[in-house]
Formats: sequence, structure tokens, C-alpha cells
Amino acid sequence: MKKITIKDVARNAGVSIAAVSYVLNGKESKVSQDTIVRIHESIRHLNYIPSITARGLVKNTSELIGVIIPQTEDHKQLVFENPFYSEMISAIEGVVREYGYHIILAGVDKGKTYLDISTSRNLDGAIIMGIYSEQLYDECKQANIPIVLIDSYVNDNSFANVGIDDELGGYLATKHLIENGHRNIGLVTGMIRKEGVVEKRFLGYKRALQENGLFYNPDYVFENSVSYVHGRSSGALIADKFPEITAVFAVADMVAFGVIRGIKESGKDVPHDISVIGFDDISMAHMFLPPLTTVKQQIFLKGETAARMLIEQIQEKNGVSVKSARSLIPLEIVDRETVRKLMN
Amino acid sequence: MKKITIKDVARNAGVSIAAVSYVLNGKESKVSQDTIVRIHESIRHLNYIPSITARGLVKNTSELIGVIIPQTEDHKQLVFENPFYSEMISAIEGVVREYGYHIILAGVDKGKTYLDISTSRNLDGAIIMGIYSEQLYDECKQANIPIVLIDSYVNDNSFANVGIDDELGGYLATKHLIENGHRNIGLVTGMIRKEGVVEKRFLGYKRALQENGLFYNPDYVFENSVSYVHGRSSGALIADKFPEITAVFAVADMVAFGVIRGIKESGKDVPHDISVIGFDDISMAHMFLPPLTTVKQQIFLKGETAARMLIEQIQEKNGVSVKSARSLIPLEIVDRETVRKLMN
DNA sequence: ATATTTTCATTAAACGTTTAACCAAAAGGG
DNA sequence: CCCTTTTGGTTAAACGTTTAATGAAAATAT
Repeated sequence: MKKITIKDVARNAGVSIAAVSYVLNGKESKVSQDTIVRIHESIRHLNYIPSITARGLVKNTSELIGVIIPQTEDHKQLVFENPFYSEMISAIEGVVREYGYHIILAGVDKGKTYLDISTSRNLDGAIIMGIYSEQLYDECKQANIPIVLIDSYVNDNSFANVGIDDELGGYLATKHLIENGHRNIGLVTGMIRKEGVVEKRFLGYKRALQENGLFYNPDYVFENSVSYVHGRSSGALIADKFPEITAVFAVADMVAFGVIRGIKESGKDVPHDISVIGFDDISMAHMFLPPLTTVKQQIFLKGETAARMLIEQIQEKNGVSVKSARSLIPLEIVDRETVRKLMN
Repeated sequence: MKKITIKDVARNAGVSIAAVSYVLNGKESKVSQDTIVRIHESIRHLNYIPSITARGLVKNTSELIGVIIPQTEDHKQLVFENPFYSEMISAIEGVVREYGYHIILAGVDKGKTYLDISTSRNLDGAIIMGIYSEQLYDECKQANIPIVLIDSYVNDNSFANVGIDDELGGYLATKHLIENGHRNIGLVTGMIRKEGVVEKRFLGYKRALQENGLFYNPDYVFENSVSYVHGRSSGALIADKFPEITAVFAVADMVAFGVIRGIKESGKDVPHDISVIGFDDISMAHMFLPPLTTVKQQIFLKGETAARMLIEQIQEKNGVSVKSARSLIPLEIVDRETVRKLMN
């Protein structure tokens, strides 16, 4: 089955391919009403679909936007364990679709990849989430296409940015626990790297402690990975060995699920014996049992915002005003059933 | 910043662009050792990255594989609520990446879309999941690229296929409940459409009932959508109005989560008062509380298999042997904590 | 030494578009 | 009626590759 090209349409309509191209591109001033309809008929009749590839070659576009997400440790897979990413991707896809773009998923491997795919595929733009590597950013600058970063703090203002106030989030979470009468509060967290999201939350945790005259006890921070398993073992550990801890702040909902599990496995109850607050409010949070109290970041809005900012950049790329906007999505505690008010 | 093309490399190395292209494509027999290294040096020095777009034009490829997934009702978004899809995508991405492909996500809209994106983007192949529409399949045939269907029963053998034995799954689930002493078993399900996955599971449910001398009671099937909310309301309904029902089979884990929630909201306990079994074994299933007893389909393996089958098809596309393979991923009950053995 | 083959390189066409440049005919202006 | 503009159209170059065709020089065979 031969592929149908613009040439076929032109022949069928008895015009030049330029004419066809013009109507395809809405430059209808260049062609008469008559031929416009003739061309449209031919298109419809032949079932012609233009090649984005060919167009891309000359216009230097791809109608593709890259979504770069973290990979698993072994670099074999994208990090999809955490629904956080899926939800955001879903949001992103929803908006770019409106504009005729498709998204292409990719991870960043050590060294290689990003610049590669960006230039070899002629991406029209990219959204990078949850990654902070100077090297990556350098590549991005070279690639020189519109980019928006999600949840990145290492940004010398070269890129548009959407994120949340993680420090505030950590603060709010911890304060919420304190307000409910808790004094010995554990923190279950991933690796605390300078300038990382997790570090900010950790900082917020400390600030809340201090502002409320509580002592920061390093023994109460359980630092490993942002994962269910780490949560689970920490939960068990806390329940078993730290009877004074009455509440824990988990830096992500997935971690919180693990913590709760661990606590229960040690024969204690959430929230009766130990309260738990999470972070993110992934959709599973409200489905979980008990429904998880957490710091809600509007994941969907976040993705949407990023996508819109990107589109905007792409569209004004003529105007070159690569405004480095920064959008902060508001945070909010959603109080469900894993935090108990301590009366004493 | 000017884009670096093969031409630049050629000039820099003092050879023709053909020579460069040959070494790029591993046809090194066509060029001497000497120049090979010179060219490689130039490539490295100029930081040259070939344009997949341009190559695609002439080779009629894109190194892109389409992953088509269902959309939400309003057609605004891809269905990502159910982690089932994310997990599969993750698996798919993992394998196609090995071969240098990227995946591009798309939904199918009424009428349009699939054929469009397939031909306009020159997809090298596509994986279609969870969709059964004759129209779509017709389009696929026209598109004439390698395709593998996941979880589809309407297949006249034109396409490769990976799925599970859903009927058996439904059967196993139900039998498991029966073996644990349950006689009045509810079914919470999405719309039962002919030839759909859900129908098969329903059929398995009925068969298990019959084979064990149990009466099939239509009042016990709660049919609406494959969603948490439907599960939740059904769970509540069952707990409230159907005291004789001691176990329910939910056609998906997400539904099961809802059912459990609904039951608990009505003041009953799972599994003490009512047992629940799910289907899929998404990763959340083992994290849930109580950990969900479910029919495990190896989602990851499923995605991987589909991807491998697709790659295979793509690679032998010369040999034209578009073998319409069908791969069945085995099923297995994983017994966790939501099914209780009834002693009576 | 001649004929043949192999090796290494180049040229140019092709892939399917877009778009600047060009042009003829028609329309409008004086 | 001539000059200018507008309208509706075409031609051809360009985008960055791949690859068939071609050919000159070197190697091998006779």
C-alpha cells in the first residue's frame, strides 16, 4: 500500500504542491476559494495525512515534547513506582494534546541521553522532573529549546520552573503534628542532598521543631530512600525501639504507606499509638486505609502548569523572550485519619 | 548556535558526507580504517548528533513506538488513575529503550487519532492496550505497521497479542472464595461488554459458581465502572443490604480497594465479616491495608512480552512474516489478608 | 604485462514537506 | 488607456539524511 503524499493530492486536485501546502498551513490567502475546496476534497478523498517528519525537517520542529523523569537505581526503567509521576504525566499529556503535541518519555542516563534525544529528535520542548544535576542543566542550555523544570532548586534562572515550597511543606506537616500535641516526631526520608526537594522538607521539619521549642534529635531521622520499603522498615523500627515517638512525618505518601505498614506489623496502631503524616496527596492517599493525612500538593495542577508554561515558551519562541518564570503551587494540609490528637 | 550536521563533520574530516554516513551506519567496509578514525574524531570533536528526523524521512522510520491507552470518559486525559497502565508502560519503555526506541503516549479519540498519529509520525510500531473497537483495528490494518494488542479479544488473528486468560482468572478468584467456604459471592465489576476482558472474568465467576453447585444470582453482580468509586459504593451497599454475602470478587484491585473501603465505612470488617478478592496485583495491592488477596497477573511481564514481540516484528519486517503470535501470561492467586476461611 | 577484482571514495537522487521568489492575469486607480 | 496593485498560482531550493550508481586506484590473478 503506497504512501499518499502531498504530491498525490496535488495531482489529484490539479494544482501544484505549493498550493496544497498553503491550504494545509492555513495560508489560504494564497489560494482561491475554488481550489481550496478542490484541494480539501482531494485530501479527504485520498485520505491524505501529512508527514510530521517531513515537515519537521524543514521547519525544524517535531511537535514532540520530551518528558524527562528519573530512573530506577539500576537505570533500567523509569521511576513509575511512585504514582506521583504518572499523575503528573497524565496532566501534562492532557494539555499538550490540546496543542497537537505528543509527549515522549525518557529517562536520563549517566552522561548521555538528554542532549542526545533533544537534538536528535528535534524536540520542541521538554519538561524535566525531579532531577537535579548540573550536568543535565548544562546540556539543556546547549540544547537551547524551551524547558521547564519541575521541582528543582538548582536553577540559576535559566529555566522556567514549577514547584512547591518544600520547606514550607515540611514545616506545615510538622507543625500539624505539633499542634496535635506531639513532641517526639520522627522523620522518615530519602537521602538528604543539598538543594534537593527532600532537604527542604527536612529543613521545614527542623524549623517547625525549633519554632515550637522542641529539640531536634538526629536519631529521629530515618534517612534512606523515598520508598515504601524504607518506610516499612522505619515504621517497624520506630514502633519497636522508639516508644517515645508518637508521630512521624514521611516525606512522601508512598513512604507513609510503608511506615504505617511497619507500625502495624509491630503490633501498634495508626493513629492510636503513632500518628503519621505524608506528603504529596497522590490519589492513593485518600483510598488508603486508614485514609492518609498528608500535605497536599496539587499534582495535577503542577503538571498542567508546567505544560502550559512550556507551550507558552514554545509559541513565543519567535519573540525569544525566554522568560524564566517560576510558579509556586500552593500547599495545604489535608487532614484525614492517620493523625491523632494527643490530649495530655 | 548553529546546528551541526553531517555536512560539517564531512568537511571537518575532509571527506564526503557519504563516507560519514557509512561509518555512522556501521557500513565500515565501505571506508578505510584511516578515514574511519578521522571521521570519528570529527564527530566527537564537533559533538555531532545525527538527526533522527532526517534519517526517518529517507528510511521511513521514526524509532518511535506508539503506546495507545484508553482515555477518561471526557476524553481529556489518558487513563492513568489505574496504576495498572503505568506499570505496563514502565515495562514497555524498559525494553524498547534497549533497542534505541522511544515511546510516545497517545489516547484514542472517537473517530480520529490512531491512524493519524501512526502515519503522520511514521511510527515503527505500536502497542495498544485495553481497547477493543473494530474501527480502531481497521485503522491499524490500514496503517500497516507492526502492532501488538494487549488484552484484546476481538482479534481476527491479524495482530500479535498478549493477554491473560481472563475467564480462568475470574474462575480462580471465585473458586478461591468458594474453597474458603463462601457461598454467597458478590461480583463488583465494570460494564460487561461482549468480548471484553471484564465479561470473561464474569464468565469465569459464573462457571466457578456452577461447577460448585452454587446458584448464580444476578442481584449479586454490581455492574458499573472499573473504578474505586464504584467499588466503594458497592461495598457499602453490600455491607448494608446484603448480609448474606460473605465474599466479593472485584474485577480489579482498584475496585477492591473501594469495596473494602465501602465495607469498612458501613462498620463491617474485612475479612472478618466480608472477604474480598481483587484482580491484577498492582504493586499497591501488597501495600494496601489489609494486604489484598488477588489474582496476580504479571503486569510487568505482560508489558515486557508485548514490547519484545513488537520489537521482533519490527526487526523482521523485511521477512514480512507478520506472525500473529499470541502470548498468554500465566495467572496465580496470591493469598494475602482479605479473604477469610469460613468454618461452618 | 594485461585482465580482473577489490577497495575506497564521491556524486547525486530521493525522502515529503515548506516557503521565498517569481510571474501572469485580473482588477483598480488616475 | 496606461500604470500599479492584488490575486492566485507555480518553481525550485532547502531541511539532513541514506544509498544506489559510478569510478579511480590499488591489489590480485593469469
